[in-house]
Amino acid sequence: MQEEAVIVFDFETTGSSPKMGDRPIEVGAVRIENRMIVDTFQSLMNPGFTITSFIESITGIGNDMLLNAPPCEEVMEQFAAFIGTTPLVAHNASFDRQFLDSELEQLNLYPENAMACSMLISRRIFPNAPNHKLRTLIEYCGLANNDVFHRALEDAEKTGHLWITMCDTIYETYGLEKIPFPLMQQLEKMKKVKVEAFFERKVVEQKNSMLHLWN
DNA sequence: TGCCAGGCCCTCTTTAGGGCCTT
Repeated sequence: MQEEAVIVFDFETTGSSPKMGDRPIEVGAVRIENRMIVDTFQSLMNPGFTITSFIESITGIGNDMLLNAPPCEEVMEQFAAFIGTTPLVAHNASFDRQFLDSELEQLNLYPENAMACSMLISRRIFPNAPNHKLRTLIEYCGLANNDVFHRALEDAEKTGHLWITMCDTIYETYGLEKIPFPLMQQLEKMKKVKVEAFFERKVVEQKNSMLHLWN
C-alpha cells in the first residue's frame, strides 16, 4: 500500500483562468500519510477585487467574507511552506496547478512538486462511474458525504478520501502491494484498454523484486 | 470591434472536433 506522504489540495477561485486575471479566494489542503489525514490547511484570501454573484452562488463565499481575509500573497506564502516539496494531488489537477503556479510565481517561487490528477486516475480505476465529477465519485464510492461541495477544505478532504479509496481499490482488484506516487502518475496517462495489463505487469515486477531481496 | 480558459481524453483520430472537469 502507498506509504509516502501526499498533499491533496483545492482552490476556490474568482473564475477559470489566472491568465484572464482570476485569483484564488480560498485554499484547502490535507496531508495524507499511511492512508490517513494527518494535517490540514485552510484559509480564505482576499483577491483584491470583488467576486461575481456567479462565484458567490457556486461557493457560498461572499464578498463580505473576503473583506477582512488576508491577501493572497500572505496566504500563498504560508501555503508554499505547508506543501514544501511533497507530491500534490488535486481533482482536475491542471486547473488548480495553473493557479498555484501563477500565485507562487508572483512571490518568486517556482514549485517543482510532482502532481497527480484524481480525476484522470478515477477514469482508469472507476471506468463505470456515471461521470468523474468529485460529487459523483464520492457517491459512487459510498464515501462519507455531508453534501457540502465547492468549499476548499471540504473538497480537499473528499478528494483525499477518494485518493485513499483508489489506492485501496488497486490493492483489492489487482493485489498490488506498493503503490508509489509515480505509478499513479503513470496510470493517469495510460490508455484505458491497457490498464489491466499494466497492473498485471507491476504485480509481477514487485514479486520478482521481493524474491531478489530474499535470495 | 469583439471576444474571452485550458488541458486532457476519446475516437467514427493524428491534415480534428467534441466532451469532460475545474471555478
